[in-house]
Amino acid sequence: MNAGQVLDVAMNAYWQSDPADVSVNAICQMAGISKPSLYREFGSEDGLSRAVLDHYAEQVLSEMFAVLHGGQGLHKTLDALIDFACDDPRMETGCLFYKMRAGKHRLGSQTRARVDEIDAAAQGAYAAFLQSSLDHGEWQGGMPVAAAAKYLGEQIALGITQRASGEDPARVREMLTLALSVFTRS
Amino acid sequence: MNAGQVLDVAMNAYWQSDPADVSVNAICQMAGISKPSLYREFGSEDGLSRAVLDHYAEQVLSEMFAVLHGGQGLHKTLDALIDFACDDPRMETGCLFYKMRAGKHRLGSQTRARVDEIDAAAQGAYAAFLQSSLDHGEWQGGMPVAAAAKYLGEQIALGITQRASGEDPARVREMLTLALSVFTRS
DNA sequence: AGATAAAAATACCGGTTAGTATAAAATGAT
DNA sequence: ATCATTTTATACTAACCGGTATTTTTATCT
Repeated sequence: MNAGQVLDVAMNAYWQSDPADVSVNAICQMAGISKPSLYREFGSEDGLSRAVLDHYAEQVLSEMFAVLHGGQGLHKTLDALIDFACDDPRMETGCLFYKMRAGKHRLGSQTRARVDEIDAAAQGAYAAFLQSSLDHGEWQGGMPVAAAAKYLGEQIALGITQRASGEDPARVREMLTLALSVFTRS
Repeated sequence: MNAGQVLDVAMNAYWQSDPADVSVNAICQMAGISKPSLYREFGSEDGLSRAVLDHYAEQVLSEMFAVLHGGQGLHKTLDALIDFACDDPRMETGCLFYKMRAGKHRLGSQTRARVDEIDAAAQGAYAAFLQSSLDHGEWQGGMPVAAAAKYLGEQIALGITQRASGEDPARVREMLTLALSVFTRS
C-alpha cells in the first residue's frame, strides 16, 4: 500500500462524509496501514489533509477549471457548470473542497492555507471567464466582474451542497438556472 | 443561575462559534454551574441543544417570520430580508439555526428533529409570502411557489453565512440583491 | 439549634482523539 | 546464513469527550 493509494482512500473517506468526522485511526484502518506509517508519510493530520486536498484539486477541481477556460461561450459554459453541479455522479456526496471550506476553522494551518489559495484561484477563474464573456458582448455586465465572479462561484457551491444534502437534483437545477439567469437575460 | 440564564449562555456560545465546537464542560464553566446541574435540567447534550434551538427560534427567528407575515408587499419585504441578512448586528456571527442545519448530522435526534420542523416552517412562511405576492400581482411567478420559496430561503441563508465568514457586508448586499432581482424584474 | 432535603463540587467512568515509543517481524545486503 | 535496516504491530501517552456516582456543602423546616 503506497502513499498514492492511501491518499485515494483518505480522499474518498473525507469526501463521502466530512473531514471533521473521519479520524486518522479510521483512515489507517481503511487503508490497512499502521499509524506510524501514516505519520512517517504525511507528518501530521494536517499534512495528510493538505495532501488529500492537493490530490482532490488536481483530480477533480481541475475539470471545473477546464470548463471555465474552455472558451465555449457564456451559455454553454453556464450550462456545463449547472450540469456538473446537478448531474455529475462524483458530486453526489458534495464537493470535498467546499466541505473543507465550510469547516475551515477545524482544519490545520497548512490545509487551511491551501483552501484559501484554491478559493482565490477559483474566483480568479470565474472572473476571467466573466471578463471574457464581457469582452465578447455575451454578458451585459452592470456590476463589478469580481463581485459577479464571487456570486457565480457561490451559487455553484450552493447547488452542489444542496444536492449533497439530499435535495432533488431537478429542483437544484431549477434553482441554479434561476440564480444564473441574471447573466443571460438581455 | 437559573435555567433561562444557562440557556442564554449556551445559546450565545453555540451561536458565536458552532454547536459542534462547544462542549458541555465549556458551557458549565461559562455558566458557572456544575455538570450534574446541567444534566438535571436538560437531561442530555441533545436536550440542551434542543432547548437552545427553541430559545433561539422564539427570540430571533420569530422576527424573521414577522417580517414575512408583515404584509408589506414584495419590494419592502425583500428589502427588509436583505437588511436583516446584511446589517442586523445579531447576524454578524451568522445564524445559529443555519449553523445547526449545516452540521445536522452532528446533532442529537431531538435537536435534529426540531431543525427539520423549523426548516419546514420557514419554507412554509416563504411560500405563503410569495403566494401573497403572486395574488397581489407583484410577482409574475413563472415557477412553482414551493421552488421559489426554497430558492429565496437558501439565498438568505447564503448571504448570512457569507457575512459570518468575513465577507464585506456591502458585497453580500450586492450579491443578495442580484439573487433576489429575479423576483422583481417585470 | 438540629434534623432533613436539595443542590452543588468533585472525582470518576469508559471511550475517543492525535501523536509516539517500543518491540517484534519482515526485508535486504553481504 | 547472519547481520543490519526498515517496516510493522502493539501499546502507550495526555487530553478531551459525554455522562454519572459520591461526597460535601448549602438551604429549609420544625
